[in-house]
Amino acid sequence: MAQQGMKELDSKAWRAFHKIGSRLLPHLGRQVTAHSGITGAEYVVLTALSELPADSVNLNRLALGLGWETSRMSHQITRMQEAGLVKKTQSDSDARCFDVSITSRGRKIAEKAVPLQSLEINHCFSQVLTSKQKEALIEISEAISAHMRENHPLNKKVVH
Amino acid sequence: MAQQGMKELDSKAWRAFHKIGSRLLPHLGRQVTAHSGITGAEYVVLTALSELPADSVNLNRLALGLGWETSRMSHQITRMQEAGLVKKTQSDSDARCFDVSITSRGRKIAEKAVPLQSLEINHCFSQVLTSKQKEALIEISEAISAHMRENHPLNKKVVH
DNA sequence: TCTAATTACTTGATGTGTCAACTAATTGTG
DNA sequence: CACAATTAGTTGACACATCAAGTAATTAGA
Repeated sequence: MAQQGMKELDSKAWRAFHKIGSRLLPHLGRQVTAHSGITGAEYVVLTALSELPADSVNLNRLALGLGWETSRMSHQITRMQEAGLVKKTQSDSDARCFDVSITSRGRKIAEKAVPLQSLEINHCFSQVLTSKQKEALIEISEAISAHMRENHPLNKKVVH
Repeated sequence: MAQQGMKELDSKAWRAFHKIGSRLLPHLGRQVTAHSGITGAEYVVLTALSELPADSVNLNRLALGLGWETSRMSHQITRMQEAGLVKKTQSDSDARCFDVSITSRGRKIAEKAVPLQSLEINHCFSQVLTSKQKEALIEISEAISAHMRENHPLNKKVVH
């Protein structure tokens, strides 16, 4: 087994990461649903849209900004439009493109959800970690992200 | 907005965590699928089963061990049984219980997948972090987990 | 200008998580 | 023993993520 060759520290660190990685985010998703009636994915999209400088974004750009695939965003926006949370309009200049914007209903929900979610993040993340640990996390994230960026499906170049 | 009250470090640390938390695990899931033809969830269950001291476990115990809900495990085992990766047999002593075990086909697949996945974890996790960072992660995970344990849905006590 | 490539997005299939509601077996209590 | 409570697991509905394949608009190149 390759895991025999894996150093003890490596495997403990990996299990540690796997544990929080697979529990904390889902937990927070459930919390938003419980306190605000929207799903985790809806929360992510609504906050992204409400923090926009302009009042709409191109669908693909929104996806890129969140690190999502176009297809995923397309499905998500379809559902959210049906739920009346966002609006999608075809671009004038380029008929392939769609501009996505938040509805007033979506904005109202987001405005209530954000502070509650911040409380929740404080409660199970910010308040349980020391400043040193937070700084370490920032560096860890940068190290991992920088490395993943190179082989990410979204960044792959086609050889032709 | 509550985020105005959130300290800069807190929000940077949270974004850092969110980034790796939402990218690394899914990335590794895609990798297993690419190199071994099984899904991330199947990989998790197969390795859990193959590392067992006995050759079968109670379904619920398996779920507990992985921090999954019973329902989730039930669905997953149903699919994996259909795929011929696991076997489910009713317990003799308690007719409500089911024992889950890995099939020889499942074991063969797991034995090939594990070392490849270890390589992958080395590549995008172990090799990009320093020992200090790994130690920090272990502490961070313990701090967050210890705190979450108390309010986890799986741990909730019914008031009667 | 014609055509090939690219871009933007959609669609359908499949697997994955979660929740609520349910069935059936077992245990506890009077 | 009877019957309520608990435990083990199932089921169906729905949201989500990923992949492969598709359509239509735009751009680039000969």
